[in-house]
Amino acid sequence: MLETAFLRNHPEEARKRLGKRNIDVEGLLGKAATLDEHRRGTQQKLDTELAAMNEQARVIGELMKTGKREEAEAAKAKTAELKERIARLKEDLALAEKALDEHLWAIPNTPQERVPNGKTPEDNVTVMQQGELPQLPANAKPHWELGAEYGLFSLEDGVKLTGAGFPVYHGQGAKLQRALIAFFLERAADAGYVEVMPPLMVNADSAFATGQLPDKEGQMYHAAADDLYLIPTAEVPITNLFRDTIVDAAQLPLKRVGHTPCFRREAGSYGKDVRGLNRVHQFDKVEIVRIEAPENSNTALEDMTNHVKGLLDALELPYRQLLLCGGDMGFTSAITYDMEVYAGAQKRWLEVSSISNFETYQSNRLKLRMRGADKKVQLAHTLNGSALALARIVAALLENNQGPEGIRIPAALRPYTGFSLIAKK
RNA sequence: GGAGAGGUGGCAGAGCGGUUGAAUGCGGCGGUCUUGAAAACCGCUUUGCCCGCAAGGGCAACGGGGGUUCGAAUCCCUCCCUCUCCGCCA
Repeated sequence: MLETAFLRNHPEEARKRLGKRNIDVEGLLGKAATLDEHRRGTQQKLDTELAAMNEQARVIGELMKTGKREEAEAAKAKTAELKERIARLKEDLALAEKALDEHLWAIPNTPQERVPNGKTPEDNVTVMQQGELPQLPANAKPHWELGAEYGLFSLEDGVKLTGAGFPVYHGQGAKLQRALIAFFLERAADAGYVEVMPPLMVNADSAFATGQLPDKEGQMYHAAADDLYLIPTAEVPITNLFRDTIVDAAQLPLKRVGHTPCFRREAGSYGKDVRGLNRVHQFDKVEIVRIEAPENSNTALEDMTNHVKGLLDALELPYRQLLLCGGDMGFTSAITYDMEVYAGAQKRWLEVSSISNFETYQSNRLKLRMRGADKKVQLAHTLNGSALALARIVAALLENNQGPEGIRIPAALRPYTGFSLIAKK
């Protein structure tokens, strides 16, 4: 969430930056200012009363010690009224804090200056595009047909086991998954990311700190008996590793990578966007996370983006980089690049990575701070990006590399798959 | 799942109703000494919020929450977690 100090001290900047989003900026900021003022006022009153009470207790303590029982009892009698006022103010403060926090949670992160204005995906800016779009014959098959034909994965099997949107991978299809994961992890390790294998379920505190709660509650699977959430991305457990910590600035950046399955309810989505592996409830993803000093976070964002481009180059997939507009950006992000690959048979772009700088929006909830050379403590910046999301990569690989003899595996992946072709049966 | 023990500052470890945000040791930072280093000695060493230009001041926090009391790290309730033993088990 946004920092009250920032809203208080830089209202113009907050207004300007939030203006890129499709929201009622004036209403949200006005209310935030009112609630903040009320909270501070209430705390001031409470603190004053508490100071008076502490003084009384000190005096009574002295009297008791020196054996002046009578005077002590008299002093005690006078504290009743104070006590009552304090109790009332405490309630007021709790309510004021709750109201302010809940309101703050409802305000999204402030987009950076360079984020384009806009409301829909049409307003996103294509930063660059790389690779030739494949010229496939007219009878080229979409990946779901290829998956069935070559026995690589089955959505039907998943329906039997679980429900719609839970693919089961078979044979070379399963091995291709494993190869991609290993390849991505290896490349991340080479780039200095330390591998993490986290739990796939997190508690509410974790889900809250990275911003999945309260606003995306319905998007996560929830194990009610234990009140745990299946992670929608490794971002959640990995970033939460640093919750409630103060890191030494000299140790930054902290670079982590993790592979996990990701679980998403995707409530309300249907239609042709969800055919095959385009949108499923469980998919594998390798995620990179960085904790950075504020002055370095934007450089880190570019570095992460270049890392992802390197992966896509190696996979020989045509891709493009989008700079998301204010209206299409995630709630918690200050700037986001989406990477999309072209799936030749579907003739459409599929999002395979989303790379974001959250600045202090997450770290404020995480209480993730850094101590600089000057000993001062301040919030660190968090970033993360997919590197990469599997199911859609597989979709594009299958479609683009289909040929008369089968499906060709890009050279970079062959050491991991152990085969260079998924041959026709 | 059952029984017992316990959760205090970066770590170890006191405190068990009255200037205790917290003894002591280690670690860390600064200084004296030294050609340099070590040792020794001296000082400093949590975080959040609020008021203030600042200096400074106030409030809160001893696993979380609630209660008793003029006053709680210290007493009571409750939840969570850790450890030991038993049971179960990939």
